[in-house]
Amino acid sequence: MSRLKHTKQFPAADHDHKTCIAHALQEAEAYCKQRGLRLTELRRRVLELIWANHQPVGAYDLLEQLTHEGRKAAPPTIYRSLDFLMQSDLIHRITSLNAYVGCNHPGLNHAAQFFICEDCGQAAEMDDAKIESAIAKDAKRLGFTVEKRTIEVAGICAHCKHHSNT
Amino acid sequence: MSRLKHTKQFPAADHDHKTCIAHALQEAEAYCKQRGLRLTELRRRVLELIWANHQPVGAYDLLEQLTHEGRKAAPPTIYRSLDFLMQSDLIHRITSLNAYVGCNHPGLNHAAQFFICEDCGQAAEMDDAKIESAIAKDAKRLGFTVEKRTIEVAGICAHCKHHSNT
DNA sequence: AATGTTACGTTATATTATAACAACATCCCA
DNA sequence: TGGGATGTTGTTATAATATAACGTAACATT
Repeated sequence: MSRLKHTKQFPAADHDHKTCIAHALQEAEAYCKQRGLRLTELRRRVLELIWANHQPVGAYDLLEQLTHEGRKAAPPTIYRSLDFLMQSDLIHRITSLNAYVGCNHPGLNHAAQFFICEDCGQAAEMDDAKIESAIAKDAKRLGFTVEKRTIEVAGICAHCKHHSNT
Repeated sequence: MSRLKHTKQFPAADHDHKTCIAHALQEAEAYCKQRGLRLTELRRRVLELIWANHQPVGAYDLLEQLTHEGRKAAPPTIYRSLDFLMQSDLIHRITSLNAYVGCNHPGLNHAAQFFICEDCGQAAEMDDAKIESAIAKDAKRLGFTVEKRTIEVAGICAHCKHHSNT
């Protein structure tokens, strides 16, 4: 009965970002291999860029980053990769930002909630069972079958709050 | 301490839609008068169209409806009216649909949640204190100051579920 | 009426995303 | 191992959503 309650806290300012990218990529590769999903060169690079940006990033930003490193790319190039990565549960789309972010529990197909800082742009991914069960209860009362949830909370993170009163 | 728990259930098939539009417009006018907000001809008509559509409706759909009735209108025309109506808490934007829908409790500036039927396109507006408090608790734990919530659940409503097994 | 403010009209453009089809790569198995 | 099926990427064009910038008109107040 125990449900996961991971929280990717807003990352500490001094965390080892290179390691966290590498870890995410390793996990993605293992996951795709296990499931027979084709994490091609392009898809791998897009995923890597998303993690490297370290916060939700737009499709056209990614596109520009790809072309700047010499690859021929047009919008469909990036959107197809994003579609693959989303279907494979390796990234999430943040609807309220039209932006994409790496998933913290790849392949889990969990119901994620996001807390998005309007100042620094970072997004914290949560999986709060209480929110999920409250929604489930409402849905039951309505006779509504839930397919997709979009739970996004915008505001100011603790770090930015403490550093804005200069 | 009692918090509202309104539910605009998915409207019954036989509800009196004309009355519900008229009622919404009356409320909006009273509300704007009381607050000194200028519900101009254009804004009033946009609000009326939104209610008349009876489900979340896109900006360009509204634009077309306006032009079809002879009014000169370009995108800014409609977006400015939508901005006014949102700021005045008379409509909501449904982020996941890029669409706009009439608010059931005008001026209340409440935290709304939406259950959106992917079949019929109707959206039910809720205000579930449990969801709200779960989010507040997470925010507190993160030290996060909440500004805006986007809570949208897509799926199939009871009515469509019962009528799809033909 | 003069003035400031708000709303609206108008043109252009930004931003996000998809359609359609051709070229290429990979897989599978007969 | 060759050849068709499938899946991936390239390419061009365009759709869908939203905003910038600036001028004009309406309105409100004095």
